[in-house]
Amino acid sequence: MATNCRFAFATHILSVLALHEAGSCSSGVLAGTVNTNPVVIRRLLLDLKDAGLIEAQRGPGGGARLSRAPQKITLAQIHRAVAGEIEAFGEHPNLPAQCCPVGRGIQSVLERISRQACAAAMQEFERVSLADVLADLASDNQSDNQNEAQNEAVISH
Amino acid sequence: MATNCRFAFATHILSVLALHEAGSCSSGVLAGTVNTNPVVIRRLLLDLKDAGLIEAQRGPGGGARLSRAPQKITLAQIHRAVAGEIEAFGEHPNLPAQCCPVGRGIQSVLERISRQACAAAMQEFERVSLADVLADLASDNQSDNQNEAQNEAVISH
DNA sequence: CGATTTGTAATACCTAAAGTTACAATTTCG
DNA sequence: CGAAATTGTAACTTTAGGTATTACAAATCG
Repeated sequence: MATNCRFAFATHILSVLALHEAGSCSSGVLAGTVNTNPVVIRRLLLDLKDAGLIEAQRGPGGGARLSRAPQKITLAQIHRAVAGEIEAFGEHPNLPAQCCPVGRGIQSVLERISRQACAAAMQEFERVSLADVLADLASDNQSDNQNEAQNEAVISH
Repeated sequence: MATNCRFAFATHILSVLALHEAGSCSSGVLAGTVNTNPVVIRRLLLDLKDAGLIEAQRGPGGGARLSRAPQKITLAQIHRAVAGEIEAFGEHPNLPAQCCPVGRGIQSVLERISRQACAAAMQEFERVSLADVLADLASDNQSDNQNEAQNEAVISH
């Protein structure tokens, strides 16, 4: 599929902000943990701000912070904020031959079906909150601290 | 999302083959209706052949034909054949900072959630057969031949 | 044999996205 | 006030992935 990485970056950023309950995080710090350029982060933060998920402040000690509790942020909201609605599973780049009955109608047929598939995917994101992501992160880290061999067994099967 | 167009092209090709019940279609003819290069088509045909959806013959009068009825081909099969399983809704291109609790775990968490979303989308494709696509194409063409104004009313609401 | 068509490799081209650089605008604090 | 820190934003470069193209070998048919 290879959607762009904005969704992954944004979820990452918001998770970090959620853990920094007190105080703000600068784009530089966030870029460090995501491992990318601060401007890439700032562009995402703008979109997240437009969506009302964060607030940003300039100047020393500034940065971004969550504008609501992680329980009240869904992955669907994040996706819509930074990557838009999921739109299509493959489209014709060029206009098909209109003299062919298939070429004439295939685009609208595929668009219709594709929209259903996208909606189904989005619904899954609707069901997951940022708090759920944080819980998953916490349990992953916990199991990291435990028996490594046991951990590998879980991963390998 | 912007998945590659292989899925759209493949569905287009198979629809054309389904309408050509008697005889084969050459990659040249198929390329004409899709509006792309014959080699692009041939590469798709190879994948569709590997998946057992079509058969191909070389030489004069050769080409491709469906190897089973359109009712027995699902869009999910087509997608798997030419674009693989839907894999991810956005990934980190670079390794996140492993010293950060979020950076350490976010990739596996997102992968897990993304897999669910992909499965949901794939399930939609599982429910649609090539015969359904042909039926949609037929009804689209029929309404094209009827009152245009009425048609617009249907589309706009 | 000669024409037609698939199979396949190699490469060119194109596009969208990420990354980068640069700088103006804003805010804080000594 | 003035320096430092930080966001906001534009412009540009780089990169990666995918489609399109060219070329030709392999197979098939008459």
